[in-house]
Amino acid sequence: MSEIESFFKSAFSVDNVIFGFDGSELKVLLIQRGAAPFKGKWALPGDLVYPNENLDTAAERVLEQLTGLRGVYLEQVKAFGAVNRHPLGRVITIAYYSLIKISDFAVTPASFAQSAHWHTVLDVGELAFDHNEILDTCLRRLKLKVRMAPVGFELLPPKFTLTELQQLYEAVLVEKLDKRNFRKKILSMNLLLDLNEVQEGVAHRPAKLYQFDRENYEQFVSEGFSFDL
Amino acid sequence: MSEIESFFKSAFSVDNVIFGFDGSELKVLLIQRGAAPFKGKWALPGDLVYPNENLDTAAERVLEQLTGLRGVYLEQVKAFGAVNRHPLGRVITIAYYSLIKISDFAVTPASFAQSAHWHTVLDVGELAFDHNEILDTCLRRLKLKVRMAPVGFELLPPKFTLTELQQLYEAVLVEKLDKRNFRKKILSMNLLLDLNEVQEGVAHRPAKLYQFDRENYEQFVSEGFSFDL
DNA sequence: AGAAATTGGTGTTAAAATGACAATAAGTCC
DNA sequence: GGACTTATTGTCATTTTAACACCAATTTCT
Repeated sequence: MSEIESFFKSAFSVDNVIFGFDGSELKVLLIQRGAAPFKGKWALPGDLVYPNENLDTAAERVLEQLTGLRGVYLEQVKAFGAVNRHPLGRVITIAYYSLIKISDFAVTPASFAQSAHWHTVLDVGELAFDHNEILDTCLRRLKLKVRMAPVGFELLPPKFTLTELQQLYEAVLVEKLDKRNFRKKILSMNLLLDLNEVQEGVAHRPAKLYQFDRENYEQFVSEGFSFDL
Repeated sequence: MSEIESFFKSAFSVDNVIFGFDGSELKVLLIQRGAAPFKGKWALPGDLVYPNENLDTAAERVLEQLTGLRGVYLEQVKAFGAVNRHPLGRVITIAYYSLIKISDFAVTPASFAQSAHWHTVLDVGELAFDHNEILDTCLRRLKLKVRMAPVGFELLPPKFTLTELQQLYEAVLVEKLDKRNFRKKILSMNLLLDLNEVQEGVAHRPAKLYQFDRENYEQFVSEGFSFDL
């Protein structure tokens, strides 16, 4: 390939690691590739960035086209640009991850979405391109982030129980947490609004429902508070 | 600009935030642009990425061409790709920061290096392109990193005193630290090798010299230790 | 030679955070 | 009503943090 040809074949894309939580496991939304290269392989949803499109916008677009969702948590992680990461030319990709409430997701009519499925993050098998590496990097980043900022709530429904919250943290951190200590710590932050409601339809003592108090959080942050779990 | 033209004009670059420490202030190495756009303005050293060049390699190249240094600490931070960040076309840039020992730096004969100078990070003025934003992002990242990993030593000479180390942390974190507590904590990690040497040529009681014990650090990490300051 | 000036080096303690640990409460199901 | 399942709650020992002040070693000045 001449240098000129290489240049013509260079492009940039975004890839989006879409995380979800099903109540017990951390999941990632993958699509099955319908075309070469890597036809039939599972891959992260992504697309080339349009010439007049910002990177964040492209990542939001990919997310919305696949899930129909807007305004969800989205964070850029890193660029991946190994020379041969894409078999058809020089493509560097900017990796993002987003956190969505798994119940909000419904397959859209978009053609490529037919093959979208949730996979357990710890068991995704071999993905297309360098997507295993991208996923690992995003996972590590999420583990850090979830301790430093209250982003875990993005993965839960608006109303949740303390046990659900703890299970989420355990799934993300891959680590068992002490129930009493966890509850003590999270409640002491005053970021949870007690809804004075309880679970319904469970075959045991129903748990109280809470809501993340974003207003309080922003207020506390402006007063110097920093989330730390 | 037609879509095709835009595509032809798209490219990617790396920009490198090169940090140094002069004993009291955190510095960044900037170059004065000799050509349009932003001629005469201070900017981060950077370059387009060659078609067959990895991103990390490009960042290392930029660093070496400017400073002559190889094998120094280098970390990718983020991609910046706002549509209009570059006045001549679509250029997304991958930001890196590197940590060098300021005494190792000597201006190389390379033409563009003539205008390279160290600037205090807190007082760089208005830079070319979106380089102020890039610098800010790298600074924030460095602040995080320096607490989570022993990268601060990369900015110090091989032999240093505890006071120098503390001043480095104070400069990076923009925060005064307690002398006794700092020394207690850092020494308790067993990462400093006491060289049994003292400073020379100072007009007061000379301080003991230490060295970062990388071997010990790697050993500890493999045993589950994680640096935390 | 002694005093002044400068920076180096050190320990205690009270308060806060962490981590380990188990019994009772509130529901459902049979 | 009894078995079952999950929810909820507090104590205590240990560790970590944060606040705080004086003597030591060296050079410089007179």
